[in-house]
Amino acid sequence: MEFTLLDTCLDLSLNSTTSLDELPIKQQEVIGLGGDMSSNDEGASDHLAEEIKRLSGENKKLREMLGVMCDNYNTLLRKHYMNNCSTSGTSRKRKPQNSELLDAHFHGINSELSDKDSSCNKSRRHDHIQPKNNNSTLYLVKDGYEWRKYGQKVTRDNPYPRAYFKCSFAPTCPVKKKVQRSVDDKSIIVATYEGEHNHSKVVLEAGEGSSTTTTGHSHKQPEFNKLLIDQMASSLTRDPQFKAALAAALNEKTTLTHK
DNA sequence: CGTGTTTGACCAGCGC
DNA sequence: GCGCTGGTCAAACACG
Repeated sequence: MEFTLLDTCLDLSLNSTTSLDELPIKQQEVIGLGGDMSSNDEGASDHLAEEIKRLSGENKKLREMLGVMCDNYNTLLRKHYMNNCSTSGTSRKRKPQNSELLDAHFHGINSELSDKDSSCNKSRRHDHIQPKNNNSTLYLVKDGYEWRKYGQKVTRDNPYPRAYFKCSFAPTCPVKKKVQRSVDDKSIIVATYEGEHNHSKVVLEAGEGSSTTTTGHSHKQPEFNKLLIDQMASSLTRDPQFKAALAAALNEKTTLTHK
């Protein structure tokens, strides 16, 4: 997750730079900016030059502010990432020996799917999970429940071991989960749920959790990225100063482009 | 020392 | 009955 946050921020900073440079503005709008340029009104010309100078300065300020904002954001995210690394990286849990799933830490995934099939007493479904890292030794699967591994088996039709989990949040909860790598695409983890939870979900924060806590990579990336971008965008658009500065920057950009 | 994980052993179901 | 396979158990082990 932390990598994604950093990547997202870098992307945002890049995009914000490029958007200022590459926004398409029609030429007639630029011409219309300062009034009738065909006139020989010296006063108006001076006024325009002054206006351009002022907008140029504002644009420069805006770029600096944007840069500082992205830097601060990056710093904040790196701090958050380092904190998570320091807490999870000191784990002395046993490392995997001869199985790709031995070191897998599963919190379940696709929480929205966990509530499906709740009408039947013995439900069954398959979740396809894309692990974040391809070295395949570390997964984080979140579905809002706590799971306890009680067995592992290599099945005949799949060279990858199948792990068996029980819901450990409630002792009486009958739900079980089987997790195994897809035989077709080893980058896909297939989780099969059986039964229905008789308790509510366990809310886990990023980097937090039971003893199966890992180094992260927990959120579904596209949704999380979108949320992050939306939040940043909305916070920026709510700022009237930012709006004014952005308008000024656009004006300046169009002026410079068509000089 | 408590808790969770690993992994070999055991059990049940199924096909022959 | 026998062998194969998937699912579960539980002792040993690792870790905090």
